[in-house]
Amino acid sequence: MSQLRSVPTLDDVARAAGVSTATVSRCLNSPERVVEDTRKRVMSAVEHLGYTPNFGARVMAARRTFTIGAIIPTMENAIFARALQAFQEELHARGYTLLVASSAYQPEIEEEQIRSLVARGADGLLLIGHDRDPAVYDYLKSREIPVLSAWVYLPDTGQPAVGFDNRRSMFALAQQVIDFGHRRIAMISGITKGNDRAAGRVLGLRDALQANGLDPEAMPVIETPYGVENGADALRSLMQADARPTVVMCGNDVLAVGALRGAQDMGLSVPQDVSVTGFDDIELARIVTPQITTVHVPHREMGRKAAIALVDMVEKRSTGDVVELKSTLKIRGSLRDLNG
Amino acid sequence: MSQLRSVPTLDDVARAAGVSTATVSRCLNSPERVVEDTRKRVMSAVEHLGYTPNFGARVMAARRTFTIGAIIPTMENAIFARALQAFQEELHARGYTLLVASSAYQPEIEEEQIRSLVARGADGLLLIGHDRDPAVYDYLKSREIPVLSAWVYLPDTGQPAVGFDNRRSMFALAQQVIDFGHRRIAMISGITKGNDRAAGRVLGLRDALQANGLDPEAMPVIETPYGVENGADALRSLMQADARPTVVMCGNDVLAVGALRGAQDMGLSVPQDVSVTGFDDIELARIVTPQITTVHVPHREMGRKAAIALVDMVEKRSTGDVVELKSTLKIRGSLRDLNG
DNA sequence: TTGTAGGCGTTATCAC
DNA sequence: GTGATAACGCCTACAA
Repeated sequence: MSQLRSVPTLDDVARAAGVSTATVSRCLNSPERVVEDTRKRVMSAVEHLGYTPNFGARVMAARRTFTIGAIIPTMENAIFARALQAFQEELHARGYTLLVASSAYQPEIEEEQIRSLVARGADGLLLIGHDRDPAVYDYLKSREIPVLSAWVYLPDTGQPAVGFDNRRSMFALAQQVIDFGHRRIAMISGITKGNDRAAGRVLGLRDALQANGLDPEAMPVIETPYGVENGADALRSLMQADARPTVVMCGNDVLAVGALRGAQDMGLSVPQDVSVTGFDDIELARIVTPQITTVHVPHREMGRKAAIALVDMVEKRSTGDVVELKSTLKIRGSLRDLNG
Repeated sequence: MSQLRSVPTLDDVARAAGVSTATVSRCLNSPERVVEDTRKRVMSAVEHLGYTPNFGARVMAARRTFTIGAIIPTMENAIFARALQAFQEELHARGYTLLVASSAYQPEIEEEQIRSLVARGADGLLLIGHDRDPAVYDYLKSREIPVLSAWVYLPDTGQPAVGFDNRRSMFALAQQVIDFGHRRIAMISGITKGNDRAAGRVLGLRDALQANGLDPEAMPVIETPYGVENGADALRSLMQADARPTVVMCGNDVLAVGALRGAQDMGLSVPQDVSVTGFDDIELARIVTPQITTVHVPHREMGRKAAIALVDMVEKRSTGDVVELKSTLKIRGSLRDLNG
């Protein structure tokens, strides 16, 4: 009776097929090592009993979980959601399952999540950016757990990564802004502490100012957590300065949408009174009016390539490369050409 | 040598603390059953060796994984991301880890994901809606895996759920629209097959027409996958009809934003030429101009309560209740009051 | 090609 | 309060 209700094991299948457990195991894991005839018999027993390998036992015996952990700052930003979706799809195609956690942009939470995923036997880890306590990397190395960073391309670090150059991308956008005749430039950045993507974008903008004979130190920068409201608030305070900027460049599209809204709330029109730029090219950027000039980042491709690279590392086909993806400028209505 | 590099086990801790493995295990799992003195000794050995329990072994011995699986249609819609975030936070607080998968709104993919999560030993499952092959529920019941549905409140099904009444919510919004004097009403719905939330919203609108002496059958309805572009396309085709609707009610905010954009692309102004309504109340709804009239759904609360309810089921403190959350109307600029 | 048997690291049930 | 010890279900040399 109770036998009927309980979940079948390898033993049950073996008995039903009249073979040993080893043969059943082989049928499932390396079918080519079993002759067709017995394999058929075994498989039909598997089918009939509805057998599924016990996860814990498999993990323990094989010493791997076929699980990949990913820790992202937040699920609430579409860019991470989109990349993660592609990451998951690609993992799935390769027989891995995704374990996600979010850190809310807080290093301590991220460390806790890392330990938690490792404790759960993650075979590899995807993290965002490089900027974290080196002890974390030591810990992961001692556990021999491959780590891959996404969202960054900083080859000097030597850490495996699939990403783009935040600094150079922002430089390119800023150069375009300057070419359009803007000189009074302000920035609304995300919090840069512990966030090398945000920091890189600020540096890229400063680089561009410097390269064009403008004073990087003179540029007003407001750092604020990503969020529409925060962008609106920041814009308001920037526009209350004596010398109003002609353009406000934002660390991401969410801030930019907020800035746009903030401007409109003040009765300013974009881009006549002030231009606004973003970063990421989320759907939102094309939905608002005017559409936002931004840097397009290939999020899905990044997710997909990260999955491929990380699985290669886990399966020891690679020790971790540094892959660069290209970002592209999207010049849209929110940026005014002052020459035109 | 190799001993140094390898991950410490219970045995190592036991030896270091001069106790048995059973005592170490107890210290970790039910510390109150161990006297303070030895507990201290054990804990410091744990600390010192950097011991973490082996997940597979623990799962196998305890016969549970402390893992909850969730299958959502897509991570790319902010509503699921937000609810999932809250769900995860609450699970984490209760010592559970979240395993997520997405189905892309396709029943076959969902079934595959369900089996995959079960195979990985999920202690419980969160699904969206009730509408799926009964065989799925039989399967889960035979495995004794608790399932909770979110996003729906349909007490007649008897299935455990934490959600809201999609039909009644849409009815309320439609009543308001009718009270505002609208009579020529059209709808842009998500695909209703296999999606009881979308289907419920269509029914709610039809109910309202009926209740107000209008003909539900006469209402134009376009079904299309959720997406901004699809919303825009659908609006265009609705507005090409002989008798243009005065209001287009959409199955969610993403479609509504698309409809808004579609109208604007046609040179129509909202709400002067046509009103638009949405559903969900995502951030987007307040960012576009005009802001979208919609139904606010407490996504975070739903995620949190679902976590609490599901853990209670897993830990056998409950057999699964049906919890209703309240939605509220948000009347904003995209809906014109024709009486005014 | 197939079977035997040891081991994986915990938890939990007994005695002590 | 603590210590042996038997599962837990699978994988994988090694043997046949």
